[in-house]
Amino acid sequence: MDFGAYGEPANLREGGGVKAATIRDVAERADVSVASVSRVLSGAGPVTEATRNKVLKAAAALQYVPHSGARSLSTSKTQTIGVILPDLYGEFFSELIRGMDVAARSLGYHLIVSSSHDDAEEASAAIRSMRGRVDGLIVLSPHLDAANLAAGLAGRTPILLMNGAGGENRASIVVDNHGGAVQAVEHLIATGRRRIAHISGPTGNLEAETRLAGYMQAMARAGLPTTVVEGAFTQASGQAAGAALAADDTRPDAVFAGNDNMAVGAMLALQDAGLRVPEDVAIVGFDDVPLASLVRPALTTLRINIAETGRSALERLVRMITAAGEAVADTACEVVRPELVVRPSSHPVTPDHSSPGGRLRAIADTPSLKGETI
Amino acid sequence: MDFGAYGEPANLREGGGVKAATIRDVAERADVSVASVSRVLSGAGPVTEATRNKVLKAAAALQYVPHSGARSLSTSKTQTIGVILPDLYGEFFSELIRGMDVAARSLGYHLIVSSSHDDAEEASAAIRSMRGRVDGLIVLSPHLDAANLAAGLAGRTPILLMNGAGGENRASIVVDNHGGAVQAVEHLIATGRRRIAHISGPTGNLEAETRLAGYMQAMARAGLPTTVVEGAFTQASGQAAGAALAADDTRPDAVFAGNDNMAVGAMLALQDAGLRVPEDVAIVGFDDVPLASLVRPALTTLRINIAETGRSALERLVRMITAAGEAVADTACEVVRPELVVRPSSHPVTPDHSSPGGRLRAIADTPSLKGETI
DNA sequence: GTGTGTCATGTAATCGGTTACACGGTTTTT
DNA sequence: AAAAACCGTGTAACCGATTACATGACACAC
Repeated sequence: MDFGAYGEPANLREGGGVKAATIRDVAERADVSVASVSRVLSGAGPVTEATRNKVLKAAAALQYVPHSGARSLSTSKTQTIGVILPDLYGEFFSELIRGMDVAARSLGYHLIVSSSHDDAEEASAAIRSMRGRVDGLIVLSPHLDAANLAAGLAGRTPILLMNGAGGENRASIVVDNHGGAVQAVEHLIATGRRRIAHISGPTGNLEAETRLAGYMQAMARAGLPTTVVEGAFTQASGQAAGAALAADDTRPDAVFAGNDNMAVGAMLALQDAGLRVPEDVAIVGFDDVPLASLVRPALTTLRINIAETGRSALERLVRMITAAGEAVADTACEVVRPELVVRPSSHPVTPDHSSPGGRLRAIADTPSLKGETI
Repeated sequence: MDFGAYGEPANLREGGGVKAATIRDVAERADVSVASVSRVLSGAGPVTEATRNKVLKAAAALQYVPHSGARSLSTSKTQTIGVILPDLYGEFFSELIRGMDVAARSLGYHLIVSSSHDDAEEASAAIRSMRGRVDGLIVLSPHLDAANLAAGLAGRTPILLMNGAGGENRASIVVDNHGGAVQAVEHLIATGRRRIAHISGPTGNLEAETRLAGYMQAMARAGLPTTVVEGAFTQASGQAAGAALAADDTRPDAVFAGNDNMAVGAMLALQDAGLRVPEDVAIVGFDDVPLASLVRPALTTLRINIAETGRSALERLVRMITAAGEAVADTACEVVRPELVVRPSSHPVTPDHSSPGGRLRAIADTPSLKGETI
């Protein structure tokens, strides 16, 4: 009664015009029901050893691979996380995704990335198109409205906000940008710098504005005058800003850039203008992307363990997904505090900066400098 | 007869325990059939203006968003491309993904990435888990067997191989690694270098081995002795290799690294050992990642327009997907030829390399610097 | 007035899985 | 020996969309 054998060669001919085997094909060939096949292959439910063997043999013969889309539909679990990014350019995001990917793999999830959503319009379209495709979303939006919009759009889908305003009773992870900026400025002041300029990120970007605010506050507290040049978080914009600062008649003796990309750009421009880093001008960045320690002089920066942050964000979202429907929803706002990493780009210099001995000594006993600044 | 109004508040209460609206909910509320709703929302099929309005109004009221998973199942199109990578570390892959993402967005596709598949075992599991989730696959595998395995596993799914051996009657894109390596060596020889060492990628990696072969052949042709240190394509391994080379009694006067990451690592190690680049030792990398032009001296390298390659790979795969079932399948092996970009790290030096003449001429467009830096 | 064509709409099958429930056959309990 | 519990298996109803086909309304021609 089983003529399956006659059909075999066609199905085995890989790459032919034949459709892939379905669970029903396997059931038919193994002479059991689809339920049994499902039970064997998904490992759930009771089956006898004999049935299991028949199914396994049939599945192997047909090179059967379950259709994840169909499975998702009936289980309403996709085992996929959507990541909405403003842009994919630069090391920050690639590091972040790397961290998420590692966590996703170990938890059995896939990652679907969607980037270049500068405005709220595009971002909301991206989120909409994720419905039915993902179990949860991680949204990085530097614009406040976009972030809230995202949360509203998500509906029942667990969503984790990053880089936005946070708070607002939404599960979120934010970097202490203000505190980081204050640390940067205070470090520069402590090493004897006074004319400290800031290269900010683009206006409208929450992170950029918070870092700028931190700079302004720390400078005001120290009674120092401020200089701000607006950049766009890109290396090129940092380079332009650096060139502008170098040409300024009241040239700064330190530059705090809104991120490492711009810091590196500025450093190149300043060096190309004949200035020495850190002797003539100190530079501090933000993020600690891998590049920061590769440029010369290596860049002082505020370290965010980017990959680690991505990993922990993903793990948290997966917890939110599995705990969906529990008593209390996760609405905490986790704060990541950046850590100042001092590298040569901001090493203090003695008045006699041409003497190598002096430089080295200055590096050694920074405490003595502190006294000066009080 | 329509009591839907009584149910409204519950459904509108976002974030509640209510399930998201389905097409049937919309149909019921608009008092039309699901077919009409589908026709209106997908834009296909004839509908009267009156019906369209009713449907649109109901959909808006219920905040209805179509379930892409369900749609995929019935149309057997996921509008998603899977990208299988060996690793997500380093700028090469992030640039590649960025290029793919741009193309995917403009073609209405999503990208699902899966990385860290070092061995064939893991890679095949990843490919299997993609079935029913993607319309096509781009597989980057540096191991020959893994690449072929991948192609076999894909079955009916269109698949594009990259970084593998290519050929083999599989649609693929390969870099002319051999030719690139030859160019690198010939460039170094042309600028007067003779003791040219190579820092190779890991054994077993096809690209690494092809670049090594190119180096060996070019050196043999020039009658020069070879020195090879094995690295792992990482910056750290390049640094270690560079340190080893610096300590060598027959110190090389040029280093050709298997990729930019290692070249930068080696450069740092050589500089830390007190050697000047390019005066004492020239360095050439491979790939032209963004970092290459940011280090000082900027790195000579073989440019692969990475993002552009990613973009074109994705576009080609989408063509394969839409043309599936056509007369002739795409089995071409496209070759990307890297282009030598000469930067200061390999600038030629005059015999009297302590004289600044040679160096300064290289930095043509910073005249004001001349006096100071001598 | 009947026939034909057009066109918007509805019904129901389908995509490929999972799983609640029913069923029949053992084994265990009383 | 009858009742209860248990267990493997199959049937069929889902999940949420798309879409082939049937239907019925209407216009127009004869």
